[in-house]
Amino acid sequence: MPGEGFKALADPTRRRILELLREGNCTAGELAEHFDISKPSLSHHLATLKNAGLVTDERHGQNIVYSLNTTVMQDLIGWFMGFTNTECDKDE
Amino acid sequence: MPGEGFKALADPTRRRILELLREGNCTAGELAEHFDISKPSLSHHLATLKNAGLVTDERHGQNIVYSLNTTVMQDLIGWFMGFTNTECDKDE
DNA sequence: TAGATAATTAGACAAACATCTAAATATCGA
DNA sequence: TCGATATTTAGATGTTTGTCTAATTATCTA
Repeated sequence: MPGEGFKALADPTRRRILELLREGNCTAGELAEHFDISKPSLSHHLATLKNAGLVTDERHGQNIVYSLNTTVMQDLIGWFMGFTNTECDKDE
Repeated sequence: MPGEGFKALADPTRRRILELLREGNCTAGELAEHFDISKPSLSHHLATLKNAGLVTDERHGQNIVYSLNTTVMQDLIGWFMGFTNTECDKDE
């Protein structure tokens, strides 16, 4: 089920967006200042992240504020954790 | 720098390969038995994983044995860990 | 209500991707 | 060395992806 999440993480721009959101919530415009791509392109990336459940959005007047959804992030981390203790069945 | 790794993780077949490899090393042929795609397609996925550093390969006679490279896996986990303790600067 | 600002949706396009079949390479066993 | 087996490489093809510009929607303010 976390397939959309992994796909969303495949793009460097989207990973950077998540890193920026980790510091605090941002409007679409504030996020746009950090990238050299057009606003529609950034909006498309945000829609991808939202579709994957990695971010949520909420309108505040003219702005739309984006926030990290750490719950879905935890799910992805959970997948990775299955790979951390594999020292019991290596045969080479 | 872990960009190739994230891209490699975006495909469900490749994630499944990693999960199989977590149980133990496998030859390309053994891995192929678990999928409905052609062997050349699987070989391509293995090459992608190898290029990302997520697996290593070693020829044993006619077979090529694939193994997880947990080091690179750890690097990816490291990126995720930066998102686990974000409870100090949320403003909503 | 009209104009300005913030952001998204629509539509187009080139590059990247996953897949296939056919051909090539490498190794083993008789 | 010859044939069989294991796997990859080459080349082609349809789909998905990231990007753009132009147009649209939503909100605020005067």
